[in-house]
Amino acid sequence: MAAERYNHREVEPQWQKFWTESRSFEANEDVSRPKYYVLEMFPYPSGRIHMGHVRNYTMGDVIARFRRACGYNVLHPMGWDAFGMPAENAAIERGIHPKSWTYENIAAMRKQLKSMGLAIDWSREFATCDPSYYRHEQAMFIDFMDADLVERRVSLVNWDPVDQTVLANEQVIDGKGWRSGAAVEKRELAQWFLKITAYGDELLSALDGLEKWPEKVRLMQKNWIGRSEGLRFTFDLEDAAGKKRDQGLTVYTTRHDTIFGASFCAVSADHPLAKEIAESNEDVAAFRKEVAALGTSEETIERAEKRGCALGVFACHPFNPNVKLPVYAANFVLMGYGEGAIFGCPAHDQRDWDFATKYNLPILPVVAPRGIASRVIGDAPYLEKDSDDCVLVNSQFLDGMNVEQAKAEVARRMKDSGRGEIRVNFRLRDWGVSRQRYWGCPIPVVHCKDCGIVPVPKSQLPVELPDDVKFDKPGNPLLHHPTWKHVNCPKCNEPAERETDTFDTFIDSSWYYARFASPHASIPVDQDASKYWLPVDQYIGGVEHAILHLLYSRFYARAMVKTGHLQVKEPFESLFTQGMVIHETFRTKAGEWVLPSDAVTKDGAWVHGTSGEPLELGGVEKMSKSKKNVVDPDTIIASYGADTARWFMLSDTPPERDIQWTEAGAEGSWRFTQKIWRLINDIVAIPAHPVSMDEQGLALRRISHRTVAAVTDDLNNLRFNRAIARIYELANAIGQSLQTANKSFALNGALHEAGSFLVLLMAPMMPHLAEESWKLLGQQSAVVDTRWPLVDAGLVAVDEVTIAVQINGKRRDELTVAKGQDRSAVEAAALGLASITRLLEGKAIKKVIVVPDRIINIVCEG
RNA sequence: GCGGGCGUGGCGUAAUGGUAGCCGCAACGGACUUAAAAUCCGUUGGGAGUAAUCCCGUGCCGGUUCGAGUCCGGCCGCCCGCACCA
Repeated sequence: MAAERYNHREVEPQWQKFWTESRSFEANEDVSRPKYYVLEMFPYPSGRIHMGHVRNYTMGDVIARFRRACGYNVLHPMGWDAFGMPAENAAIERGIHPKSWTYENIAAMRKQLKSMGLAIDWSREFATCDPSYYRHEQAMFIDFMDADLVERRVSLVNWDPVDQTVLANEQVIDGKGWRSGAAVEKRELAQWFLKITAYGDELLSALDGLEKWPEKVRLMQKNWIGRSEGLRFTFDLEDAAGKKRDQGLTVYTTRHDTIFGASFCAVSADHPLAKEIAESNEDVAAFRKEVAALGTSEETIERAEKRGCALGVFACHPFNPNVKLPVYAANFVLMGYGEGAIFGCPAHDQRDWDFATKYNLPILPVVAPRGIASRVIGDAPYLEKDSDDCVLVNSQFLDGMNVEQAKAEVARRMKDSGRGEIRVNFRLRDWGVSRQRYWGCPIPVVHCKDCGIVPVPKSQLPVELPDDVKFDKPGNPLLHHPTWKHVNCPKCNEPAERETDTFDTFIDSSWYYARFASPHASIPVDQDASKYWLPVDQYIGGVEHAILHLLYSRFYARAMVKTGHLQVKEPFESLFTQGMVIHETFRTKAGEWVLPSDAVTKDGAWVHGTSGEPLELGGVEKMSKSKKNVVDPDTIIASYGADTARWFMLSDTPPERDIQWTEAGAEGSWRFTQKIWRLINDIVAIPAHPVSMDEQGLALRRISHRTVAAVTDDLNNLRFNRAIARIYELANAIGQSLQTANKSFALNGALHEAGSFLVLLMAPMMPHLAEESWKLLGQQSAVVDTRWPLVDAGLVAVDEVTIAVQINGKRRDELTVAKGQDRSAVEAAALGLASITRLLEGKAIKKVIVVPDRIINIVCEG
């Protein structure tokens, strides 16, 4: 009886070897079976996996193994999002080549992932920095150019003058480069763009079809795309002397109903008009410089006070020739949105109000609540517009209309006069994909002084990164390389230069899921393979990718469809965003973070284990090196085993929520693995009688079959924590039954059945322990090749129900009746209960609510 | 400012509008043991009572309903996303 302890250190590697040697998880197209493609967001090869990876890949693995057991042909691949800045930083800081740094990290992390026992088809593995991957990215970019999906244009960027590189907005901190600390400048650079805005409407409307995406993510994308319908129109411009200028001023507005309340116009400091005037006007030039110094970070713009600088020109009101609106350059107008120019209506817009107040401009109300004709504007703008209860005032032909009517009338007149038209605008910007970096996919074009921009012929792809690069000076090593960029023009064969920018790494991750369908194909995506495997049935990853990665991927799929590389427009049928792994933090009174393992309790207070210094709780935070609350998966897998780590990650907390790592919880999971091992050993020790029915055996069989039904339902809906609670219940029931084993043949049979169900149900979560237990139960085949247990509907069905008996909504007693018992019989039984008759004594029953098989509520007076 | 989410025992959590707290952690009591570990059994929302039982209880206030943790309205608190978007 006394079984040896389950030894994960021996067992886990053995089964991992078995799965590898049996090629258990290698997927092949098989039209006779339904396919299921489960994918977790692939990792960046930072060097070591962290607990977040463990959680993410465990969830995907449970789905993969569960679906496989249910008969699906499962594709579950893994790869590496391997380009990016950390590799270059390692090169700069430690003199390691980005390539060797990356591939060494991949090797280390692959080993760690394999120790988790994941059901992954490793034969499909690739890294985005493999030339065999990025050559196809380059080929598709050339196809995108041909399909008019690409544009090269000058754009404003954050430029770090010390590192000589472009910085992303999040790398600009308080106007300074995050690495160099140098004041960041705004600079105009020619950049490559993918025309994602051309798909703005479609990316927005198709969100409605993504029914298996979290509502939250769809909303975030919707807001990000930011569609608005407004009016674009042009003012005539005059100089101070009243002389008409050649060029008018085109503005965009969603409040054209308020045109008669306009008291000024404002343009961005980067607007062509501001630039032109700055050439002859020192004040404007100084203002432009000042605004530029602030950088493009949204945050800095927001904090700044609303300020402007008069340009000395005036806009003529389109319906009121006598009204001339002064035009300003203003710091709150963004060049990137609409036309980079607005008209200001201070009475009905907060920003315009602030601006008009500062510069003493007129504030004329033009929208007022219905019935209040002479409304006086107080000390704030009146922002109502969605209600029918307000009307236009002080607005000539618009007076008395509601907002919608006025908008329509203004738009009609503007259109008739050729001055403007209704226009849809997006907050979404085109996707700038140029990066002045080495460790990325080279952009496959050549700049020729005669032919202009010439794509590299596909026969010459890939354009490979040179290995012999130096990181000894700032800027892009590709630019400094002595020979790499010098090539002959593919068109005229004269000396020309390669593009030295590389792609944004979000391009790499925008199509990797499709490459997994045919990772060795000589074209980007094999059509038969992608037709079979795509779309991804279940995609899992962190919510931090809700916008950029997921939106880019949706756009990229459409671009691939347009260029004939793909058939599906939506890559991810179902999306799940899992929560983070968090852990307690500790710090000293001085505020220094302390390892949780160094914190001990002494007399009810936390102190440092060795120094005895008092500590305080720093809160439960996302694991991070700086807060010293990281738990290393290697350590956990070595001491408890992969199965325990996986089990913990799925237990207790719903998968979309943050899960707190605790030592006690991990030990609890570990104890449960040992408990299962004991239970299976105990079951093996009793005779395996065939299942038959007596009262005890039947009771256990009901629990077993109901557990299978419940766990199946939970796993189908990714409710891992509930599935685990049900499995605990089954294990507890088996433990109970074992105490009376050998007294009943039927119970012995039921125990063997329950044991095999227990093993199969836990197998997706704890695959090694499941295989070892399965073998112990005397099974010939492996769990991985065994079908999910079938339930006996008769055992799942309930034939008796216990229903609550309420009086006036308060539970007073309960009643066990046959399922489906008719109302009158239930009512009679309830009214016959001694406790109920006592409570009802002397009271008149008003009515009795009977919900069959659920509840009975007796409503009486008093 | 705009949009979204969440508030349930000591803790993580569970509950198609139908008996609130399944399951786990922690704690306490007991069995086994020379002892410990491990394991097994039991108790554990608050209050009253010897007990049977009864009362209260899902952030706060109100509403809908025979019945509300769940639906609706208004607050309070926490979290997340976007943000001078015209």
